[in-house]
Amino acid sequence: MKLTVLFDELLLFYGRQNWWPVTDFGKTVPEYKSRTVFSKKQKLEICFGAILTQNTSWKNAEKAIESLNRNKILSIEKISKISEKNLAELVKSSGFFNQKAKRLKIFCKHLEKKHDGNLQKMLELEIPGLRNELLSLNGIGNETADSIILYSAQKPVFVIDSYTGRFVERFFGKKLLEKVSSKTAFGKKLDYIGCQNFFELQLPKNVELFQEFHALIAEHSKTFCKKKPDCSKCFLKKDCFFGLS
DNA sequence: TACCAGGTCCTCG
DNA sequence: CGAGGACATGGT
Repeated sequence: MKLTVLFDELLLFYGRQNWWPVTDFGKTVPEYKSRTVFSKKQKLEICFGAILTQNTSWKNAEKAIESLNRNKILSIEKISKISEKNLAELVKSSGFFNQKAKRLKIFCKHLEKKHDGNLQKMLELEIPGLRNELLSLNGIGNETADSIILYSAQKPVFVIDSYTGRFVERFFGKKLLEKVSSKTAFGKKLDYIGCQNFFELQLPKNVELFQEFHALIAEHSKTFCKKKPDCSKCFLKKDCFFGLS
């Protein structure tokens, strides 16, 4: 099954996901129809959310964001200034709170140092430069970097997470992946860039498509394609490599 | 009770 | 490289 067809089926079944941001709704820009414009604060919130949700349920991460918002410290300056200990307390619900407090501060201090405390300046970088810069920060790995690029900077990179890896490997089977993902090929384990190439080489580089597709795969992975999958009830069974075996 | 959730870093072969 | 452990809360 082609990826675009898969996307259509997922969208039809689950509807639009509209991940991010959470603190306020974006404004719709008429000429681009469904594309939304985010405020500075919302873009920052997305970056924080990407860090706070690391290996953690979104619900718990969301609580932490709300706590930051309630305490009026959703700003680069405030996060830089607050003590790590107090910050950890505020983001407690997201788990790994000591690490995450540290990571939020590292992120904000980097912005102050390299971009005059202006997130937008960093987000305007070209994808490769932006990605490398994000990856250079302690606490930001592939997925977090790509989430920031796709959802905050709104540039087209396909985000891979554990859901996506699991789903793709089951649905398409490893062999097909190796074929399509070209040189970065999959070794024994599904690697991040290989999986990302699998999507990016087959899809038009469209931000909204990437945003929704990723979110839909996550939704599907929570509904049917769980760790312990519910293949019998899954509407994709007839086209699924794994579901057929 | 045990397991899982929108990962990343560090250490050690 | 790659396996293995640490980090930790809240929901089922």
